[in-house]
Amino acid sequence: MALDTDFNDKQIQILEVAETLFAEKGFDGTSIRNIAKEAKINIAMVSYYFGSKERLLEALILYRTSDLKSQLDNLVKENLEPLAKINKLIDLYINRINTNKGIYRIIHFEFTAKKRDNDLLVFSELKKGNLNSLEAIILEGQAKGVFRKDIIIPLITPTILGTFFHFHMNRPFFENLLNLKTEDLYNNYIKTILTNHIQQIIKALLIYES
Amino acid sequence: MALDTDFNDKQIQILEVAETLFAEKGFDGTSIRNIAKEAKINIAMVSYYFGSKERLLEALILYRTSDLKSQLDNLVKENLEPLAKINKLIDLYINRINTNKGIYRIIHFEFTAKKRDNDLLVFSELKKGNLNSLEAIILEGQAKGVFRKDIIIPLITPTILGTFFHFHMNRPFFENLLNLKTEDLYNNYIKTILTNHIQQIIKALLIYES
DNA sequence: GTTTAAATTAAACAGTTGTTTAATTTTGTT
DNA sequence: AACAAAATTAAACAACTGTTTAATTTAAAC
Repeated sequence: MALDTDFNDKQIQILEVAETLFAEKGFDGTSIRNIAKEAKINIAMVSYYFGSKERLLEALILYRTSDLKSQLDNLVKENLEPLAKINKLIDLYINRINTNKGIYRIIHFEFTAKKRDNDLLVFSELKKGNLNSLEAIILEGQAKGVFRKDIIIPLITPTILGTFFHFHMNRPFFENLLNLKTEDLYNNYIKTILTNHIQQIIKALLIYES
Repeated sequence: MALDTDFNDKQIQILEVAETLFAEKGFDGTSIRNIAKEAKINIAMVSYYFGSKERLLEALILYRTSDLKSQLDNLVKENLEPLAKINKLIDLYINRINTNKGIYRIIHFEFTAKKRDNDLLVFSELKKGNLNSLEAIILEGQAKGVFRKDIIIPLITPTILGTFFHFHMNRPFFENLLNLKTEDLYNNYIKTILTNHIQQIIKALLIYES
């Protein structure tokens, strides 16, 4: 049992402050003293509870991503048309990431650089699991004759998540360009127009002839 | 003349070392002493030539992105079918980013966080310029009756760049998944299959009925 | 060859960094 | 109430941070 998912109240308090600060200022840009001050705890508590700053990050990733797998597993089993299932998967991804902006920003920033290839293990397993769920749905659609046979499945996820992330990472630019002044307007644009844009793209990729 | 694009040999030497290190370890993760040691210069030279670490980053962005605009302007003027022009634009983007991995990784990491909204000006102008070029091509295609009329132009770029970036930022994962063991294999996959995937997607978005 | 400007250096600056220590307080158990 | 375990604290640790200083070397101009 190398990994533990149950944290006590104090640990959760620290994790959530760390999430906010890491997302705002990056892992290297956030000091343990920043976290301690914001969480109103002593600076030694981070080492006491998590061992080190690095392991605090690992705990945070675990804390926030541990239930995604079951969500996807349930979706695959649902009784839906393949395309409807894909659309729901896109919706699930975007909703999930959009309501957990902090942690996914951190993952995106900290786990993509070359430096962290050791602890990538837990995280890489998550990605593989996600890919398997997607593959199951697509194979089902191909068996039913609804989807094309020449789909490059590993490139679907980069299109879904990449489009969303690029939009979100350039939020100030698009807020200005599309007049999304409030949080609500921004979130609504993502839930309707951007989600629809991505669903339309993936549909075209899965169904239409080239 | 607030901005200057001509740097001397020493400055370029510093800029290129900084590019490598910022890309590898991030801006906050790289110290001036790291840069000085790698570039075999005294640590005071960075302040001497660029004023500060922050302004070194600005200089680096400028140094690497200053000629993109003219490349796009030329493309828009070319005598090509609208779809061929779009495909060439996608090719240009991917090739450019793929051969300048370092700086685009830095831009992606450092200029998307909330913290840097001041100096975003130069950079935001670049994005607007890019968007205008894209818009010009699409309007031309719509005028010729080749493209659909209901295209949401600002969402095209996130799909092109987002797909590529998400693939590239998860390089270790896809290297493993798709057996792209060497640099050549990886680059070749991007230039052929990934580029084609993106072109196919954008084509579907611009042409096919929903 | 002398003078002036530019380039380079080592050293010091005042802060901040993550982590550990040892002492103290709080909590839970008998 | 007495004890043991867990939680919390302030202080110190050595190492590193970006930047500035003043002295020295190199190069250019005359």
